[in-house]
Amino acid sequence: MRDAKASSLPVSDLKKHVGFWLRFVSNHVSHAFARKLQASGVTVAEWLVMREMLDEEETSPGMLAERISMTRGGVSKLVDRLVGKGLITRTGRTDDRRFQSIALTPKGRRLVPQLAALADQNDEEFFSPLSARERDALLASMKKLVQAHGLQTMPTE
Amino acid sequence: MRDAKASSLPVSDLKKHVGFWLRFVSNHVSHAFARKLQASGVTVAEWLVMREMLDEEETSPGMLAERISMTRGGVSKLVDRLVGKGLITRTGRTDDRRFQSIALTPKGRRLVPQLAALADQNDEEFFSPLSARERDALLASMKKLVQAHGLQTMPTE
DNA sequence: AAAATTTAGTTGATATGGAAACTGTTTCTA
DNA sequence: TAGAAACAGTTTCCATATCAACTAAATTTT
Repeated sequence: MRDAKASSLPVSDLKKHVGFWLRFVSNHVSHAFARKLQASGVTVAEWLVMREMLDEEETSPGMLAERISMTRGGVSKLVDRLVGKGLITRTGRTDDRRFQSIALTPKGRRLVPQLAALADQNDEEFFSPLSARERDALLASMKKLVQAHGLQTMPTE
Repeated sequence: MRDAKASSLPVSDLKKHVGFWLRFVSNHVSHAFARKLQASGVTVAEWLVMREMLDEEETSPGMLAERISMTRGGVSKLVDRLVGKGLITRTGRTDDRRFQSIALTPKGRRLVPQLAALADQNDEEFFSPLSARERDALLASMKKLVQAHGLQTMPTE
């Protein structure tokens, strides 16, 4: 009466799930990166916005939301924070007054490459145990899944 | 003056990062699972606890925290919620009164296999675009990373 | 052109989880 | 054995994100 596993139902092991391992590893990568970012006072979500903006020079909150897969409400607050930190500017647009124009400040623009270096370093550090071949296979699998499920990453490419 | 990319610094593309794709895919898997769980009124974190307890029959919050990689504070609240939903019980232990004994209620125990089926289905659905070979490689890579970085998953195995 | 709809963004309520301070219990140690 | 240290769990504060209701502006209908 003391032993577990009384249930005779076949409940498969969590660790059989690919998703389980994926999330586990992914969380660790993100945390490691968050730690690296900490000194800069920028969060991972904030970094994503800044990185996105480096390519665009000028965007809207709505675009950003789509790009980084967040809700508009979330981005609204994210933008607040970044403006508060003096890393981006938010100005109304005159042609369509519903829109806002978001742009990196010089300070923000200067910061991006530094954070990018941290991102590179983090990725390199974390995945270095894998051979180039393994990394390629991993990337290929991820992209295959994205494509197969029609998950939209970013418009670019 | 209007064109972007004024910065001549080599800021590598986000999409070059393995971690980027991993997180992107992983988030989608989790969201898909969360959606499937929704009808049951159980969250992903709650499911993890319940799944963990099926094997153990009786645990403590502290153990759970370690197993599912959450802080003790977080688990404390998680346990509150599960107790509130009538899925687990929390009783003081007499031998060492610092500890608590957590166990599934009959209702909880009945629910686990159903949620396990959803979990299986979710994993299968999501990763079915990959061949068995690709899935194996993916799993192997994840485990290799876990091992290489000494990330501790669960004591089991 | 007036009314209805759509769209961009904000805001407030809600949920979740980490960090750190705190309570109570047990164990160590001097 | 009294005091200190360690330990399990809770609680408070904080940060973050979603959702849904809301405002304002533009576009579409009729």
